[in-house]
Amino acid sequence: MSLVNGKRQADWFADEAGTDADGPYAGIVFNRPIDQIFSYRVPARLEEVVRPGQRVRVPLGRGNKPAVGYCVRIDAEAPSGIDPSRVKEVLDVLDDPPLINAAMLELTRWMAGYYACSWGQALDAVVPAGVKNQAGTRVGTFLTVPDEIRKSLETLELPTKQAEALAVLCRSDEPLTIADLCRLAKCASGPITALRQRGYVNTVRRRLPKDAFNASSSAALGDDSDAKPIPALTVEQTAVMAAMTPALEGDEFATFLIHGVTGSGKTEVYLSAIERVMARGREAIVLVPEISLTPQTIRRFRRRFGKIAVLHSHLSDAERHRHWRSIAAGEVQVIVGARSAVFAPARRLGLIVIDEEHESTFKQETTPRYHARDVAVKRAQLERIPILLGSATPALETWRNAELGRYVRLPMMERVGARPMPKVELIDLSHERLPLGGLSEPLRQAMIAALKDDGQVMLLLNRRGFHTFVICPNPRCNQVLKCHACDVALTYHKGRRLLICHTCDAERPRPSACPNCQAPNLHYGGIGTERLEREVEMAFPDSVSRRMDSDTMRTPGSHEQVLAAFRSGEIKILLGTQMIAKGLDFPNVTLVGVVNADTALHMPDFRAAERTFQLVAQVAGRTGRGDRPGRVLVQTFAPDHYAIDCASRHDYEGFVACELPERQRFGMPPFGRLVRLIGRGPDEPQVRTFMNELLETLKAAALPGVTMHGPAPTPISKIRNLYRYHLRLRSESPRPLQTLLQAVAPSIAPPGEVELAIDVDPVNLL
DNA sequence: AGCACGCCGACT
DNA sequence: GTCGGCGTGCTC
Repeated sequence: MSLVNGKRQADWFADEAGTDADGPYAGIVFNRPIDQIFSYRVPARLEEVVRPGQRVRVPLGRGNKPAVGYCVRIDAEAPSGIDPSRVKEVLDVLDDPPLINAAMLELTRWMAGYYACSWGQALDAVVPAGVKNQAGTRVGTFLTVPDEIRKSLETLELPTKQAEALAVLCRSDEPLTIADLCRLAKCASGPITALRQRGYVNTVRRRLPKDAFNASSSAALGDDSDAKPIPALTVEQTAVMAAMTPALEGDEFATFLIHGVTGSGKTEVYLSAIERVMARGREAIVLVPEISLTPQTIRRFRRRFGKIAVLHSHLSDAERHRHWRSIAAGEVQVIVGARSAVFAPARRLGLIVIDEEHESTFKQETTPRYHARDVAVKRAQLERIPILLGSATPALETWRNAELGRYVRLPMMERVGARPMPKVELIDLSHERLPLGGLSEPLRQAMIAALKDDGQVMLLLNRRGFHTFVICPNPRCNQVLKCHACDVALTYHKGRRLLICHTCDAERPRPSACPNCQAPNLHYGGIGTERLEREVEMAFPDSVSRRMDSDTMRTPGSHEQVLAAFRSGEIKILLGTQMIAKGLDFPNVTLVGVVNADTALHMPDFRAAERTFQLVAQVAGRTGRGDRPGRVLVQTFAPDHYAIDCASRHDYEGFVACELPERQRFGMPPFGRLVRLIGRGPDEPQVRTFMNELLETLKAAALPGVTMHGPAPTPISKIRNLYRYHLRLRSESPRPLQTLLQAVAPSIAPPGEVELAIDVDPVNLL
């Protein structure tokens, strides 16, 4: 609805009757680290307009500088404890209708408390930038005909051109722009100006999508639903659906963990569940890791549901805005997207699905550092709807929640078509010679065999570049070349003849001698995908191979092109980083090789074993999806490590049985909660001093059950010339940590250029 | 986070 | 004598 003079047209006569005794008050929060709700008087002209969930402009501070805030509530009377003489008035309403509904207001308030930020900051993170700046829309002047003129149209005596223009405008069901009317009435703007001056036409200012200004609007949300037969559910899928039915059909909160091995048909279960809630006129949100948001995935949803909204990071502001509005208007029933799609403004949400629930990309690494899975569970709880978490290798937090009965675990242990899980063979690198670099003799032989059999091969190596480090050969120096701005070893990229920092992307030419001691003949070591590619090309000159990592996939669409070429069989050997391992299934892949399974194992992170297990287990599921059996070869220096051993036997529960006691012994998640306080700044002593003071503040507020570690430099102690220290808080349950943070929050102002970040439930400890 | 107020060093 | 350094405290 449009606003006229800040009022709804329907309420045009309301103010004469209004009693303006005290007037309503609006509770406003700001996108600033101020954890308070400010009260502003709502002036009479805005009384019928201001509603919770809108952005408003209000004067703030001594200079009454206009600031944008979010209205979170309307009070009939002045809230107690504020001086009425100091209350200011709301200036302006920015959104009509409101951007945020009641459920999302509640959700963001919870986020603020849980993730230790202000309500305003949480709200600001939920609304996309394109929506805030109304990208893709513009304000235009539109012409309408007043009713009395319309009625007396015949009796008016007007010059021909004006009469013609007026008639055209009367026949249009929509208000027209001046330009449109000129075109339709085949006249210049003169007659129209005359009509306006005579008061025969009115002008209204409206904000509309840009494409509405030139008549033809394109179908925004793709709709290529070519019906494909819906496969009948397997016995196991049927059983899982049956278990979820009461929740899907009643309005109740329930969290289901669909623990299904790769190839067990989890997606089909998601689709069936979505159909159930759609049939009741409800909407569903599907969250997938950004990397899985491929055309292939999207097509699958689109074929089944027709009109869906896809939210991914490459949308323009205008596209995102359009999708958001379309969702809020109830025009789309299925929303598929990455992390931030958890905030999609669905009106009657009926279901949330999170695929690959364990993926760390669901954690946002900027304030507010929320975990989309945990926010989604909270949202489901607030909206009283079911939520489905799907994974072959659930996060241990999720597993534990299932064990404790908070989530319902629904196992799916059979692969569709009764295909066996591929056999995984471990190659102990401590007993192997690696003549060329990355490929052991058994892996090379297996590749020869697979290719000879007309199968395809995937090789996974989680490191970009040619050499992963450069070191000075002089034993007295022996320094690894590091980035100038970061505490990180530089990687040599042979193709570009550059040393590159993978943390800040800084590049520099390779030096001819050690920058520290001038020794010549620097030693290059470690294997990255670039070097593996070279090795494969040399060993298999007759088979087309392709490298896929973020270096080769720079142009948009290249990802899809390579995958299409691999699918068609044109490419025989696909090698690359994580990005080849995610959610893709290629029936003709008969061999998967993990070049180095240990890359994550020795990280200084309590989740190192879990990450290693997940990586190997996921990759192992990528083969044997067609009719032919698959083989998986995993190269490792630690074949006896339980993470690798269990992954090779597809034994999730075995891994859990080894890992959980370790976690319990150290009180790590899922047996305790962590909060990480990260201080960073350009001056190391200043950061260190601040963090030490912060520790004292925390100790002074001491809470039973909260233990503190540090402060200590973070494992990567410097990034982009900012020194980093962290302090870790641990507790059995989240509550004491929340209380502690809230208690000390007012008294921790970092000095000068130091910044403090609070990471609740950290996933990344670097 | 901004932004104003406030109390101490090197300049016309 | 002043311009300005950024420490401290507030924002309905």
